[in-house]
Amino acid sequence: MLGYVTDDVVEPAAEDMQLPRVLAALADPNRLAAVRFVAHNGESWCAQVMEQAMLPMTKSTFSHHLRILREAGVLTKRIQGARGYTTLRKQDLDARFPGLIDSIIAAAPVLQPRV
Amino acid sequence: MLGYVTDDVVEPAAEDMQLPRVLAALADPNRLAAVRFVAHNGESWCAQVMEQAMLPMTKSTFSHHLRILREAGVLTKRIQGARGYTTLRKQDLDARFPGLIDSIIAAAPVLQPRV
DNA sequence: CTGGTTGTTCGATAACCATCGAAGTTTGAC
DNA sequence: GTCAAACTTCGATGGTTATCGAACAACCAG
Repeated sequence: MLGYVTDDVVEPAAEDMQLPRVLAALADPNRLAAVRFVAHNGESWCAQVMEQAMLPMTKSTFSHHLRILREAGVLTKRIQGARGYTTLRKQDLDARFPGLIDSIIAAAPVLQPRV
Repeated sequence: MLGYVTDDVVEPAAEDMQLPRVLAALADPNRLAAVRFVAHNGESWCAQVMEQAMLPMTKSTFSHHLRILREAGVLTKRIQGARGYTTLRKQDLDARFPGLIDSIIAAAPVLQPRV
């Protein structure tokens, strides 16, 4: 059986995405960095994003952020084995909010390694 | 003399605008409605925005929201007489975040009169 | 100068949010 | 079966935010 039984996050259909919610999800610098990483590197698993994007937080906090991004419709998750792979819902975002995610990804600052 | 002496809001230059701050400013549904109104109707004074955009809040709360939008760089204010006229900083926003504000304005839902 | 219009500032309050550590669940490897 | 790896969930905590009413300041019209 796939998936954590307890993972009951609802990812909205493209037509049900709410702009304020999407903007709020992207307004956090750490979440923005995560989204940008996934946008550039394609499907990634959690630890990969956290480590390579150098997000300064614990796994539980990152899990929380991922949930917010999924509930807004920005990211989607696919479970394979013990890992959860995350992808940007680019097609759906483009359909619902044309040009939005491209302009945000383009405008996001280049990742700075955090020491 | 122009301006409220006590109004010490700092509106950032285009190059100093921060994406997360802009997104956070636009993530609030009421602020988004206000921005959308100004984007469509051009320079407007406060009471005009509040009434015609039918924002369900007091003047003091609206003043607070306007401050956040100005501090993010989304709006600018011009004082004339007793009134404060507000404008979208479209040129600066386009220069700093190409395509962003257009996609947000285009995606924002049509204003629904609140009863 | 006296009101009335226009908007800001100041507390105060309640709701929300990011963060952590600890404990739990699922999976894969041995 | 046992153990580690990979996340998630829970409860707590501290910081931020939206909101209001009251008081204030600048301006305009008599």
